Amino acid sequence: MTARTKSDPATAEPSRSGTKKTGPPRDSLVDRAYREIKSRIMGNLYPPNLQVVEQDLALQLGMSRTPVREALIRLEKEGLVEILPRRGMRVVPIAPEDMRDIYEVLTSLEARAAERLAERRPSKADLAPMIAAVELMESSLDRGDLDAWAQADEDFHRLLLELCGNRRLATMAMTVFDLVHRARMVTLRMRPLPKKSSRDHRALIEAILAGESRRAYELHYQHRHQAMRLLTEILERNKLQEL
Amino acid sequence: MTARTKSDPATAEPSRSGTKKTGPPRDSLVDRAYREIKSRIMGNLYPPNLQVVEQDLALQLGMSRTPVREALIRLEKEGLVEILPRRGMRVVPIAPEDMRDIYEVLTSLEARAAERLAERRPSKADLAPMIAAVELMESSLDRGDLDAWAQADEDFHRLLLELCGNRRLATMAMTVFDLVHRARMVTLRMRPLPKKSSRDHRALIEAILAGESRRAYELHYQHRHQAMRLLTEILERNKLQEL
DNA sequence: CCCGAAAATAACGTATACATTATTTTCTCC
DNA sequence: GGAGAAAATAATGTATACGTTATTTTCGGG
Repeated sequence: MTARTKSDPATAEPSRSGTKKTGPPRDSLVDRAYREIKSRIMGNLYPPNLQVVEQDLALQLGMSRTPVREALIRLEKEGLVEILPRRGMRVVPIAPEDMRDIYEVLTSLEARAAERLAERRPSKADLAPMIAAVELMESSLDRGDLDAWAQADEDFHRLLLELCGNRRLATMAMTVFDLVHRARMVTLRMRPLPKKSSRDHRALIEAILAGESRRAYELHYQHRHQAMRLLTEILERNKLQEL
Repeated sequence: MTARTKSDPATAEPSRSGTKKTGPPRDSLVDRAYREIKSRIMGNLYPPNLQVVEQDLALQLGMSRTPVREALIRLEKEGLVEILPRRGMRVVPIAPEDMRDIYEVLTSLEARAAERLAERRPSKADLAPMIAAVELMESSLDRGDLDAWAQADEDFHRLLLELCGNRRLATMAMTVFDLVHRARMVTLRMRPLPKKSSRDHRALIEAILAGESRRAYELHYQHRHQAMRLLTEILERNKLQEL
C-alpha cells in the first residue's frame, strides 16, 4: 500500500516545499481569496444566506474584483456559495432536505472508500493515524472537550478517504463533507454525547485490518446513515430550517 | 413521485422558457465559452493532452480572455481540463488507472441512485422514458447503429439519475460520467456487441418496479463494474495509455 | 396616501491595459 | 561548435475601465 502524494486539486495549495531553486511558488490572489472566503464560510463568519457583493469582498480581501470572481466560481462549483446574477454571492444555506441528499452522497462515497481500503489490506502501521484519531476522540470526550472530539472525528474520516487509494473519490467526498461542516458544528452541543462514534470506528478498523471489505462497507454505511438521521432529527426538532 | 424541476447547477443553462416578460435570459459569454469548449473536448475536437493558450481560445470563440478564463475554471473543477500555470489549459487525458477511479465513483453513485429510485416506488409510467431508452438501445443494436445505441444507453443512465430524487447525487454522477464519455466513444467499436446491457437494464427496471431496492443496487453496481472491467481491458489490450 | 413611470444608482459582465515572470532566442566567449 | 548569460518574447495574473441592465429612488397624478 502506498499513499499517493499528488495534491488534492480541490483544495490544493502550491507546495511550499523547502527552499527549492524554483523559488517559492507563492499562491495567487485567487488562491488566497478562495481559502479566505471558504474559511469564513466554514467558520460561520459568513453565515448562511449572507449576501456580499463582489466589490465588498474585494475590498475586504485587499484585491480587485478579478481574483475574487474567480475564487467565487470555484466555491460555487463546490456548492458553498451561489452567484446571483446582479447581487453578488450568497452563502448557500442547507435545509434538512439538502442535508439528507448531501449525506447520501457522502455515505455512498465514504462507505466505498472503507470497502476499498479493506481490499487493499493495509497493515496496522498504515492505519496508525486512524487509530490515533479514534483514541483522540475518546480522550477528548472523556475530557468533555467536544471541539477536540469533532476535530478528531473529522480527521478520522479524512484519513479514511486519503488512505482509500482513489484520490478522485476522496476529493469528491471531502467536498461534500465540507458542505455539512457548519451544520455539524452547530448541532454539536444539541446532541447526546457521541460515544457510539468511536466504537463504530474501532469496529471499522477491525474489519479493514481483517480484510473484510463487505463488512467495512456496511459498517461505515450504517455509521454515516445514522449520523444523517441524528443530524436531520436535531435540525427538524429545533426548527432549524436553514443552516 | 415528483421529478424536481430545479435546473442542474453544474450544467445549467438559463431557462430559455417561452416568451416571458423578463425577456430572454440569454446566456453569458462565459456560458457560451463553457459549453463550446466542453463540447469540443467531449467531441474529441480538442483531443487529450491538447494545450491551448487562453488568447487562442478567446480568438477562436470571438471574445476576450476574461470569459474564457472563467469557463476554464469551471471546466477544471469538473476535471475535464487542467490549467497550467503559464501555458494555458490542457485537455486532461485519462489513463486506465484513472478510468478505474472514475468508474468507482460513478458506480457507487449510480448504484445508490438505482436503490433510491426503487425506494421511491415509481409507477411504470414514471419509468416510461427509461423503458423507451432500453427499447431504443435494442432496436439500434439490431440495426447495427452503434452510435444510436450509445446515445440511448447514455439516456438511460441519465434518466436513472434524474429520476432518483437526489439532484446533488445526480449532478455529481453526471459530471464524472462526462469524463468517461470520450473513452466510451473511442472504444465503442473495439468491443463485442453490447447485447448484455439492455438485459441488465431490463432487470434493473423490474427490480425498481418491484421495489426491491437492495437488488436494484446490486444489479446496477455489477452492471457498471463490469463495464469498467471491459473498458479498462480494452484500453490496456490496445495499449491506449491515455484517452 | 398610494401607484406607476422616469430618473438615478449600483452591480455586473466583459474588454483592455499592464506589470510580472517563465520560456525561448540571441549573442558572446572559450 | 557549445555553454552560459543576457535580451527578447510570450503568456499569465491582476487591475482597471466601461457599457449594460437590474434595482432602487424620486416624483407626479389620482
